Amino acid sequence: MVANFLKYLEDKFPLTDAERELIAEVCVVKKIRKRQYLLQEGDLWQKNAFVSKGIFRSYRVDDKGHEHVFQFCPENWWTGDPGSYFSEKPAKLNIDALEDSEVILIAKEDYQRILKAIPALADFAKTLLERSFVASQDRIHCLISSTAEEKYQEFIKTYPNIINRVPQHMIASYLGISPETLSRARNMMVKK
Amino acid sequence: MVANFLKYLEDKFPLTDAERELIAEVCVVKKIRKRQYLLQEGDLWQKNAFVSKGIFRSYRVDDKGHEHVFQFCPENWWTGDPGSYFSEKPAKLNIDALEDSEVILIAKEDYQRILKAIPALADFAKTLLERSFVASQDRIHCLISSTAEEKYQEFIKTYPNIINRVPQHMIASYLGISPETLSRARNMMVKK
DNA sequence: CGATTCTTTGAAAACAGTCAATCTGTGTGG
DNA sequence: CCACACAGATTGACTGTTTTCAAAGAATCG
Repeated sequence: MVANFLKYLEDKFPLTDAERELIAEVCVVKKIRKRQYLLQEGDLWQKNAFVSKGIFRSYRVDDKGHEHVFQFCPENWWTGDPGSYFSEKPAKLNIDALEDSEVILIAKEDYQRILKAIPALADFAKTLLERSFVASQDRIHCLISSTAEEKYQEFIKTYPNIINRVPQHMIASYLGISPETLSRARNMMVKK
Repeated sequence: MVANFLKYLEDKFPLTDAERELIAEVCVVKKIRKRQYLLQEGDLWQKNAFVSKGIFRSYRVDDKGHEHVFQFCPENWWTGDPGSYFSEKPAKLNIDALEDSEVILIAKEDYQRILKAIPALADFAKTLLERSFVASQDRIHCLISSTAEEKYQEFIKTYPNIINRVPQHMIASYLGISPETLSRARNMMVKK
């Protein structure tokens, strides 16, 4: 529902009726069933996707054919492939739904148009990019400095609301460890 | 030298004489000797730093007191602590010079001012942030999906010009592996 | 309820980390 | 200019962690 999206935005900055109207006009609501793809590797990603319901996961496939989870995107998150979006090259990411979900899609040209029309939205979009960048730096630090158990603890601290909605083996994949190692790390934690 | 910086910018987009002047006015050139800090953890980082000469390394210190290299910044790169810059909180990063170096510093307020005055510069700054974000995503993918040897190969492919300028144990730290493991991985590679 | 997916557990193997010693090259002070 | 100190790299032996493979339980879904 577009209403969810507008509510999310108005929680960040005020909108006039005209602006709300303008935004609503460019929004396309799309339902995505569990296991269905929102984006497949190789396709061009040229839109913005706001998750209004459900949860998505993005992942890459390496040379050996193994999947590696990049991100989990529940309600009120944005998903997509920034690499493809910014550089206009084929996506390296796959994105699929882990639950029956719903996204608000805004085509890139439409988005650029409304950013110009609504400066507060442009500011917000910039802040979002900045925050995402800083978050990715924190994740890198965690990946190069932590043991398997520490990585998991960091994960549950950062994303407490996600743990119970996604399979553990995907969390393991996100952390760069095997599902068995994660299972054992969890075991160690309860024993302490 | 500010001239290097202006040359770097003009390589990306054209500048009028007035704009060049405007930029030069806000630039502060600073020499940083080898081993000297540009930024220390806990300080507030509220400037933009362009490396005009030499090379820097930024690193974080974890709970156990171990250093973890975050980035190497040679000539024509930007360095700093984005987390501190954007959120205006104390820096988590330390930055020091690995060679006698020189940076161009622009205070945050000055920078914001010239971004408004020079739209092409603002566009460029935005693109820079986008690219940095995408690059950090690629690094995350490498960290969660590769073995020690693969990480090193990825590193030399991505930063061929840096390998011979920084000590190996810092590259190991950047990759999240021990210096001994890197040494052995290099050995394996020449044998193949 | 049956099928599938997910998690757990065990044992073995591969991998990476640690510690200590040696080797190398560089730079500094006498 | 040499000698020495020092930082960095390598090597070996050992330890510890993580992966892999296989199998068995548990949970979920149609």
